[in-house]
Amino acid sequence: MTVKAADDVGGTDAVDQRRDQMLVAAGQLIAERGFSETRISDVARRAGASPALVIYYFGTKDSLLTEALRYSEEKFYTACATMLAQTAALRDRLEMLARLTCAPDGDDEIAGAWGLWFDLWAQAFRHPGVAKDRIELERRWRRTITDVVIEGVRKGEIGKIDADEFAVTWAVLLDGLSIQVALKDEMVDPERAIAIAMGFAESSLGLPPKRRRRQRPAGVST
Amino acid sequence: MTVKAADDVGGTDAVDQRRDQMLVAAGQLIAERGFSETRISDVARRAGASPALVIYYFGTKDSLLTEALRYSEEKFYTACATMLAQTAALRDRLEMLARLTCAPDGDDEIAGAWGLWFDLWAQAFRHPGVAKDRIELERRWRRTITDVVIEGVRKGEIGKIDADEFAVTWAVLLDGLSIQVALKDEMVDPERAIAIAMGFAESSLGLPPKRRRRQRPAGVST
DNA sequence: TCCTCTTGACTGACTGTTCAGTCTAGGTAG
DNA sequence: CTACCTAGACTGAACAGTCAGTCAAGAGGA
Repeated sequence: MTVKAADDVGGTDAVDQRRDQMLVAAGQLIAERGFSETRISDVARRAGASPALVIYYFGTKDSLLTEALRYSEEKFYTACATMLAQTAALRDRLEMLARLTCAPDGDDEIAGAWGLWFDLWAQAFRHPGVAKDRIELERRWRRTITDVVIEGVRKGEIGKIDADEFAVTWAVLLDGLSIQVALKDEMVDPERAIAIAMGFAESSLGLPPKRRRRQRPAGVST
Repeated sequence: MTVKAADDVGGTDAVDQRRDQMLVAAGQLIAERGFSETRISDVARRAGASPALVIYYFGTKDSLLTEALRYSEEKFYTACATMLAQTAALRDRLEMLARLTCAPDGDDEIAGAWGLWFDLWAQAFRHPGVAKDRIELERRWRRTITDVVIEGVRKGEIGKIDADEFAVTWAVLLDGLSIQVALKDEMVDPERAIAIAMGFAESSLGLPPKRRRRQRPAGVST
């Protein structure tokens, strides 16, 4: 409700911290069990609070979970942006994006986001409000890719190209790959997923291949 | 209520019919509302039966929904196989697969399967049993693509190529595209999705691009 | 005192599942 | 043909558990 006056300089309000704890907890739970299998009491327990407090903060279960979805995806894209800022070469940047998307789970908060995506899609499919958010997220994601490509063109790493067209297709491809990886498909493990993504990027952008791989790029000649 | 009319054929009796009704109803409901928002009483109502009867047939809600998922996906692939059998040219067959996947909804049972996919993925992600089924389905789907390509090679429509590699990548691409279409993405409508899929197929397989058909006022040509 | 944060104890509604029994078709004995 | 019988399909009603959300009250700072 009322966002408490944020003049408490020392650090983030304890209140905001509380909120974030709940959001994080909710995000984890959703990823693990699924949107509708997540109980507010679970979230409360993991956040070290009482169920009543969760309701006190978010009013309703649905808005808690919806916000948690937003929060988590937000965090993912933020992480992307951060890592992107630390890398310069076009190829490395693309591979970083691919690796982040098809991450061999494990690490921190980012991974396990797969479960979140499935639920995000399912929710977006049926609830207009969530759909709006997803569109916005997708837009930003594509812009990220577009910017990376344009930067590559600007620096002369590759020739001029329709970056938007590439972004749309590559984003779609990454979605598909991440599904298979998340579902532990027998044919598509993380490494192969990244190889496929990079192979496509190479042939679409005219990017020189990383190393001699026996994979033969089809179509566009290198 | 009094749905049972025919009973002649000894083989599949009214009982199997009843079962199928329930499975179909469950499939629809899952697609509409989602897996866990589907109540057995809903399924019962739509199938014209009592909730108790549904349990009588399937034992538990979970097994009902799981079977319904299987049943529906099975039907989708069957439909694919059937349509494939009526088309010869490689390009047409691929486009048919793409169109079926990214179908502009509308028609009968097949469409709306999007909602099913989202839930299938979500379930497969968390339940090993469903995951096994999905793997099997995916395998069959890829084999379908592979067979189509191999047939095209055999008939000399395209040169020799690694059909399995293509199948994996193309299937992944179609998954990604279907997501965007299902979610009514602003950048990827059904037609563009199909264009992307076919574009990729063309450059990967060395398929000659579609005959230049300028924008023709889409006839009612079935 | 007043306000914000916090909680345990409830509750009202929902829903999967069970149960005890009804109905119908088909078989069989008389 | 009739009367009885059995098995399986089917149901309404009740049970039992779950869970989101409410409430009144307490703690603690300003």
